[in-house]
Amino acid sequence: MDDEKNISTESNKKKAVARLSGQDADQERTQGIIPQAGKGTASPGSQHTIEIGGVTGEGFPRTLRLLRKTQFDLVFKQGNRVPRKHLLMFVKPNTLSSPRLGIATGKRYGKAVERNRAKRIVREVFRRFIRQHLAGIDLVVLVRPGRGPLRFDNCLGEMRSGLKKYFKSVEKAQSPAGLAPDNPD
RNA sequence: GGAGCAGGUGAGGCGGUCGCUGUCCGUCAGGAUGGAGGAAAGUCCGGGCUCCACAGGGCAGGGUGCUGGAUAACGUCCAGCCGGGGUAACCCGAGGGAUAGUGCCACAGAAACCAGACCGCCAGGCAUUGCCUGGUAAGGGUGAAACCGUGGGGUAAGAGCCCACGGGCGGCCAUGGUGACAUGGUCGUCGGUAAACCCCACCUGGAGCAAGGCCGAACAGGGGUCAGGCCUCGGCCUGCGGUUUGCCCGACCGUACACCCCGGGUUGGGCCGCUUGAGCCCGGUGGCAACAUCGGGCCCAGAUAAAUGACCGUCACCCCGUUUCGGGUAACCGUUCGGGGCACAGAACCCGGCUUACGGCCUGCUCCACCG
RNA sequence: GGCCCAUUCGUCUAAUCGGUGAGGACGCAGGCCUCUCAAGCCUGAAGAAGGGGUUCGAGUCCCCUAUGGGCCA
Repeated sequence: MDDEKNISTESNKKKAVARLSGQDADQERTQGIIPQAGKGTASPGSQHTIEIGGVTGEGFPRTLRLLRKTQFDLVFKQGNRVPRKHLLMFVKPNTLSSPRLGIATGKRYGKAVERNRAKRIVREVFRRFIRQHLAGIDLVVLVRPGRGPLRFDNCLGEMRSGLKKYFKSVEKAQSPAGLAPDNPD
């Protein structure tokens, strides 16, 4: 719950974007789930001061990205698939205190300009609105081809709802004591 | 008003918040500064650079193809010649050789490249309205293309058989031009196709920065000598295999068992290659020009799941209208409001080109038509 | 990033050098047969990725573009 204080200070700027304020309820619910996924939440306040400023602010340094093909493959193979309309998300818990993002746009999605634009949109959504509420998960966002161009507000909504669905399914799988581990799909 | 050519600009400008990446400084808080294109694209050519191969010679293969120049080089560019298109400005052209040879020219047609006569025409014979022999490319018909075309002479009928004019191709000569070629004369000749094989001239080793080098980690193997025969013990001959990055000659190397010696390959790990270069800007000189040269100034992206962005405000521009007001008979013009749009497209070793994609705006030159 | 290859009816594929209705199989449509359907038999429709050039004539030769696929260490 210490996370919430940090976020409230950060999100003063965010309130300039009046359209998105209605989703606060969603944010609080996701925050409640996060400590289960990440183990390094025991002393988050002290960690923020120790770590680089990029982690606490809205930055997007290399520590928040997936940088190797092996890391991508692991998430594709072991992560939970969360399909949305324009996106296909793969989510997998990691042992770090911060989330990591990887973006994949296949050649079928479009030409280089369109692929770059889609990656930038996903990155900006993650950087400004998503990553503050997550802790130790690896997230791969695959932009699906043939669904039309990706827009900023679409992307934000789909990533929020997708993560909500993921955490709900994880909660359900943990509370009945491993009754249905293969269920969350 | 319409059209042709050449060039420029181009995430439209400004501001705010947050963010990415290279370099430099740093008291490790941070700060300063640089950060996509004319096509970065397609990968169609040409180079630089790197590795591999290479005694030498021959053949094959590939490419280019009017002339002269430019260039590091080119299939590019500039200036011209010739042919074709357009009223014109101008545009297009793989544009050497068909007399070195070979092949092909379907169907149709008698015949498709140099020989031949289907209907005709003419002569002769048989014979009685047809047949045979010979001559004939003027006429018919076919075709993309038929012994160059028109007229005259000539003839049994005809034919470059002869003459006049004209057309194409080739040789030789003269003049002009560096040359392609042009003009004139003379002689010969008269289908096309070389983006068919080919001939001629010139060029051409192969791969590509995922080239290649260094380091680290993990994994296990890799290399050298030695065949048989002869013999003066150093060489020769023979067999088999390999290399000579297409093939041949030639050259070189290897060859069972066994012995001896230590390095070797692999990989989306790191570093180097990696950004100062046939570089850009300004001015002078030479040249019709492409371009060259001299002087001064400048440093201008180097990522690696891959930076150069996201959102908001505002101002321009364009389009649409059940929008406001004003003017006007009207088309419409100005103004206000609302909505939408603002191209093609993203460096990956670097250059020179070509090709393709591209909304809008601007500049210059030129042609045609109309009016004054 | 670089280097290569291919594209023929709806689908899978043929045709030697350029030559005149581009062939076959499955599928589709119609008919015959059958009480009906299937099978079988007969008939038919439907095709050169796009643009330009060479040629009398291009699926074939040459150039450009588009699309699809493969390889590298």
